[in-house]
Amino acid sequence: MRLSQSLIPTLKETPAEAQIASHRLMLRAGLVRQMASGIYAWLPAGHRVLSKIANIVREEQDAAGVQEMLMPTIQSADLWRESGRYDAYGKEMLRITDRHERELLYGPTNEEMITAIVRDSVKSYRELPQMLYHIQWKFRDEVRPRFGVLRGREFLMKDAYSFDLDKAGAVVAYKKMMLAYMRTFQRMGITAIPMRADTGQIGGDLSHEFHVLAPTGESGVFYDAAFETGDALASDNVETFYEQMTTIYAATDEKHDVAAWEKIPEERRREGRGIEVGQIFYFGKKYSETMNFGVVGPDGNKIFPEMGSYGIGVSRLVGAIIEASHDEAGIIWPDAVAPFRAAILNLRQGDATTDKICADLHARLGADGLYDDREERAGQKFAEADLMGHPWQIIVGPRGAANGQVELKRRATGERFELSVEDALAKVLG
RNA sequence: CGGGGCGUGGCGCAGCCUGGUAGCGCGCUUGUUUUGGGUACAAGAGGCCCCCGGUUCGAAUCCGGGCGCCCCGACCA
Repeated sequence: MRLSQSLIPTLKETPAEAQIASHRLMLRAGLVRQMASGIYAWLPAGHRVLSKIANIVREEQDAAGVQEMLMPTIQSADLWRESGRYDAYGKEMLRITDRHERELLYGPTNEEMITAIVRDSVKSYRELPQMLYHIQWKFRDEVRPRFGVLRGREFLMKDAYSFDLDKAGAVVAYKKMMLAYMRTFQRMGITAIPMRADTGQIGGDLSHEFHVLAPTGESGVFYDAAFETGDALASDNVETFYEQMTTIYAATDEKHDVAAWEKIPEERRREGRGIEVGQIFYFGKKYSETMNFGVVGPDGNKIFPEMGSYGIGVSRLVGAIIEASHDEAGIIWPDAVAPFRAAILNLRQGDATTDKICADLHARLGADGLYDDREERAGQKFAEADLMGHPWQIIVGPRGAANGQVELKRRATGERFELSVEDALAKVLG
């Protein structure tokens, strides 16, 4: 993409409404614009990040055997009356009336809807288990939206639902999801720690929240340093991995167990702040029973399926990743979620040699490259590239270009290399 | 929902107390400059001063009401 032809409106100064780092940087790097309190438009670069994150989530859900589908954002109030949550949910739910005075709502979550869908089609125990997910916009009318996309009212979420014949099956689904989540976050270049959690609104008795460590996190977290050694991508055994994740102490302040905490050797105790980026629940028959979803069992008796739900805050992750990975100059994108792998900085726009090298790099990098072909001063190009946080910057100036050399800079470390065009490309793409 | 604050060109702000139809920096446009880490020179464009009403000869400024946004607290992916 050519920067001169892109809508990536960077800002030199921070808009007054943005207080925390990720929000400031998302506005300054031209990723989002606020359209109303807690409601954001995703501009081209921000949308690329959002899509990359959603795709990693998608790939890991697919790999775990979860089926993708798509449910609507607007739901019927009647559906929620079946579970009794229409009255229970309170003002967080955005309620809408259509032209026929029918009561609708903008979905804050989808347990009722998925239960109704599966109920309508699944009649026999032979059709279970089922695991389904979608990635869809949700709306929760938060009393106080803040921190940019970290606590928006409208947000993109992956939510998955499992249906099993018995609790043992549901627990298998739960453990599978734990591994899928840890793989997902690891691939995004962040460390998320699963912590024992309250089941809250949704109900149930087994739940973990996944927290990304960041000083600006909303939750206080306590964990054993042994966590830093986990590698979900290298783990192929669900049971072993789950065991490993849940025997090491980790809890949010809500579930903090001081007695257990004090058994951990002092040098391994870690306290900090966390941003919740996902949560998994096992809640049994809560919805299958209230919404009368039963299947015929092998002996002809009715069985109410055991359910679980599993969420990942896709849009929240954009902010969370930035909170966990930035410096004074701007964002430092992990490679897997960066809007562009590399920025190509032409320091002498109009110079035949630099123009040619840049055009060549641009063509070879394709969608992975952002070509800064504007007639700006070099200083501005460098500063904006740092702000936007591309993992690599390929700097093409007339001095090096005369010898076929470019400078390659790694954003995360500040390392610089003088390389040939081919070597630079190999490093960026490799 | 309780407490606090803000709303003035695209962004950041001053002006408001002590009414006289608006100013600064950045950005933007044009020309010059050919530039190696947001820092050159010159000229220029751009404002329903959030909205409605009131006071006044006159309102960005004073008064009333409304809307929007932010921060702290209680609540949540």
